[in-house]
Amino acid sequence: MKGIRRLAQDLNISIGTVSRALNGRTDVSEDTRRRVLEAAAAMGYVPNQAGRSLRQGNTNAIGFMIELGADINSNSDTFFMGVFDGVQSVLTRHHLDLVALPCPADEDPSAYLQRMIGRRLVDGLIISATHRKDARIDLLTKARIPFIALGRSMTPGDYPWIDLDFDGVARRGIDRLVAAGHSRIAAAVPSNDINLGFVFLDSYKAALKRHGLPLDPSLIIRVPSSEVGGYQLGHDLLTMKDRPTAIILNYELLALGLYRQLAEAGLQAGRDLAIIGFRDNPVSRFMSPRLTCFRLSLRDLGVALGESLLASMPAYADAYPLGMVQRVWPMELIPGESDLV
Amino acid sequence: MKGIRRLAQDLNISIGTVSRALNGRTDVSEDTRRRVLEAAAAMGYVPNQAGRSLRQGNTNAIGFMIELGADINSNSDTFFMGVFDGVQSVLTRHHLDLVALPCPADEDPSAYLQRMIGRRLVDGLIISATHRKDARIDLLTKARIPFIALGRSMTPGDYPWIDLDFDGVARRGIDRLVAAGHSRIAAAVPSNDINLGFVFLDSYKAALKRHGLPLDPSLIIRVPSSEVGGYQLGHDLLTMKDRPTAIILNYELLALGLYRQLAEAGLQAGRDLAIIGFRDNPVSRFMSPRLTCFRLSLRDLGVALGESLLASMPAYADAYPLGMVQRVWPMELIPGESDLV
DNA sequence: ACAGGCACCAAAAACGTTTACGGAACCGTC
DNA sequence: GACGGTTCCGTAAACGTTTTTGGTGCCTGT
Repeated sequence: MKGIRRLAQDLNISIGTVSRALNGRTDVSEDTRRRVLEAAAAMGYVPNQAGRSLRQGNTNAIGFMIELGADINSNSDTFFMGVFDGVQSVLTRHHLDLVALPCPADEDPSAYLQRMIGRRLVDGLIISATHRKDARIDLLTKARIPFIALGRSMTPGDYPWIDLDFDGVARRGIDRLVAAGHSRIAAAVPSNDINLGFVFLDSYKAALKRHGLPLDPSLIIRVPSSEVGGYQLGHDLLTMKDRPTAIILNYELLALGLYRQLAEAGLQAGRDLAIIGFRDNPVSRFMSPRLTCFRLSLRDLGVALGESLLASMPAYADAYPLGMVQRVWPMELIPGESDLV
Repeated sequence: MKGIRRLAQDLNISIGTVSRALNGRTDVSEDTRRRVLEAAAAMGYVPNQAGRSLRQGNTNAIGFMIELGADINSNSDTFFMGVFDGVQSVLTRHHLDLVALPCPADEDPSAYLQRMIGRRLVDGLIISATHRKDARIDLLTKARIPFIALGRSMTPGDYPWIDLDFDGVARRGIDRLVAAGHSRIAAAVPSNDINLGFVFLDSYKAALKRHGLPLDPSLIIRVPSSEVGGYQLGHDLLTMKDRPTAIILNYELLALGLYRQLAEAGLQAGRDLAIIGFRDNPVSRFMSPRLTCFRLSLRDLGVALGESLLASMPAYADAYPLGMVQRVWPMELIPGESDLV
């Protein structure tokens, strides 16, 4: 005899009553509820999730899909740890658990997601590293699984998303560099079709136009989102015949490789090349010269993701009357020394 | 009508037969099996995990618990992503899925684990950031949940673990520094009771004794495992009256803060202070001067964790006849420029 | 023609919960 | 004292699978 049956037997009570007592129903006397709770705690009883799920048709868990294959992910898990924490803090208020679903590097993300959806092991999903055309979005809407995307996408249809302010990063970065007198400003964009690259690039182009600067395609440099990509970027920059005087990056670890490449050529950020990096993190905070970059609170972002997801789930929507969240997440510029001329 | 029932109805066949066909049982004709598989693929049928779990008593999922509260985790760039990938590659061979379970920073890890165990949402577990006395180990053995610890512990009892070679790191680090002529060698150890700190410290002491060097307690510096801890460490070092000439670190991001602190004092690693760092990673690889540190393959470590865990699960043990794995994971020294005198 | 074996499949039980339903006991009211 | 209402609890069905059991039809060998 196991589980709730055991508990009921010990207390000489029916399993239905035990269940009601544990789930906070009203039609159970305070006395028996107390006895049930005590006995449950004593024997360390936790309801079997499979039984619950089967009956209730939900799982009380939210999934956070991360793609191990995407270089932008596999290179920085300081990012997700912070976000997880924020999401968790929201979910636990509703007795929901967070499970991270790491999609294997060698598996197609959509296929992986479909498996997870089919298995029904989560009630809702957060997806990240959204691509310009992302099949996962169709999948989720068709399956009617509540979800929110970290990163918007060009995939048609209305769905909730929160995206870092890549537009603002590019715009304010260019403004700042132009104000400092730069006119040949390069941009590093990711070499894959992750959507943030397009947003960033569009904003870069618009900013140049606004300042009356010509658009030189050779200044748009595509590199993998990794520290090695930054190193390669440095090489590309140094071997150009008409070298730019400034560059803005859109991934946090690019600066690392770029600094190194410059150092090897006897050059230095902020003196020989103005650099505006991307996300403030432990690394950029301790680089010399200090990287000018943008800050956001990972935990707050996680909280927003959690709340926005719950807002789209009927069972929790009344606690979060946010509607369909489509929100650009602001980032604050942290001046460093890397963009001084 | 949903799920397997729907499928059976469409095919004019009993649900039992459908189930057997899908699960590769022999007592079903090749013809019907083909029809079932086709129909299943056509309607995108995936068995409901709750139903399966309830019936079979397992979940076909393995959990990987990470503590968001532990600084060593929330800071650890790239570590888990790499390990996840390795674990996944093993698990998918057996149609198992990996779910990462992030324990909220403000929740007790044991309580969190107990909830997860009770819910029975995974068949086996990998725990990390093992503490010197870790209640989770008792919990898991009592509940008879197969598990493996990333990091050994002083908790009594026999259980599988894989631990990075902190002993070897300290030993070889000291040997190298002594060979280079150093005699006042400091060690940075974590300020919490995570077990690796004790292993590291013991090995440090033993190595000093072996070389006939005195043990100066003031050279054992306890700092949080973070880049900020490294900065603080640098401060502690610089304000000592009898400053050591070398130091070995046992967390990868410590070097970052330490470099910064040195730079601010006009000092440099490898010239004014010999530094041997810990784990080779994108950051240390691109620091200037290049950090002398130790390399391991995260993916291989993940593979080993996955295989060793399966070896302890009756259903999979025959594929991995490893017995109870208790293994020190070797790390290879990568010479850099930070420990030149 | 018949026993026995084989290949295939239908039926039903079981897993651990939640919850709709109904019933027993008690209370107060006319 | 009958009756409606309330409070509490037991009973049983239901969720979607897997697996056991048993049965049907066919083949084979005598």
